[in-house]
Amino acid sequence: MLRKTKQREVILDILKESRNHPTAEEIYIKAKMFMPKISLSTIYRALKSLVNEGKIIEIKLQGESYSRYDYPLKEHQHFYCRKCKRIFDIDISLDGDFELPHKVEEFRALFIGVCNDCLKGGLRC
Amino acid sequence: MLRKTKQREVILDILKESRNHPTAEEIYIKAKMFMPKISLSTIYRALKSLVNEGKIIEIKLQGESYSRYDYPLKEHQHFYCRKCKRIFDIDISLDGDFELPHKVEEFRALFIGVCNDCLKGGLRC
DNA sequence: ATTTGTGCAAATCCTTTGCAGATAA
DNA sequence: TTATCTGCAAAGGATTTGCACAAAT
Repeated sequence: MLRKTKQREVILDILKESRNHPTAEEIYIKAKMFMPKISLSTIYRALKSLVNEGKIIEIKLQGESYSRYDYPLKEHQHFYCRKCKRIFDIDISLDGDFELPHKVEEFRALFIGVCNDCLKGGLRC
Repeated sequence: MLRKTKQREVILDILKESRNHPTAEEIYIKAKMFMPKISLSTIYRALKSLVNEGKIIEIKLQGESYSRYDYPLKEHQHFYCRKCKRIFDIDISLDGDFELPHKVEEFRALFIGVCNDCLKGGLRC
């Protein structure tokens, strides 16, 4: 079974506190602050096992070649801004069942467009 | 501007006729039947430009390391079967606007679960 | 004529793996 | 103890790029 290690704890903590869907590389940088000797492969291994356990989700966007990761505190969906490339959490629930001819275990929605910040002038993007 | 070439025509035609969300590699194999000398990099370049034009979409799944491509005849969403790994087209419309605080230009939904075929015995999966 | 696209091979980028030592149970 | 995890370096696989030639406008 899965063991409890400092590395995995640090990585999960970083994800719990990040609300910006970091990449493996970004998690690596942050993790190094707490554990300077941690390696990128440990990050990748931890992320993979966390995804397999279902504790975090992997987000892949059209056009981006790397994965992003998210610790979903509560069920939510995503909005991707074409301009500033940020991902926003969207708090909607799709309770209206869609009656698919399959057994649905999970639902992922991605809205794509231009975020509010960019719309009104792109001040901070 | 974008020029009209035989290679791009062949690739788009293959996508139009494929209802199984092929990878670049799979498109390459098919394209070689029509153009034996076509190269993989041409496939990638064509796919990228078609995605940029908005003519096709790129689908990336959690866990899969390559992209799949889809020519969306009509707006539809996707269902991914964990067992047989197939992607099914789902014909639902999300007309109920969600009133997001952003300008939504596009919507992508992915349902994940076990498909009907696999549920009843996995005969053909 | 000039600009964009293609094929080839080599390069790049993100991610995974092999291995020997370290650590958790 | 012993099975799993880590760090390092090296490998891997999917995608991209440089270049000279070919094709489109």
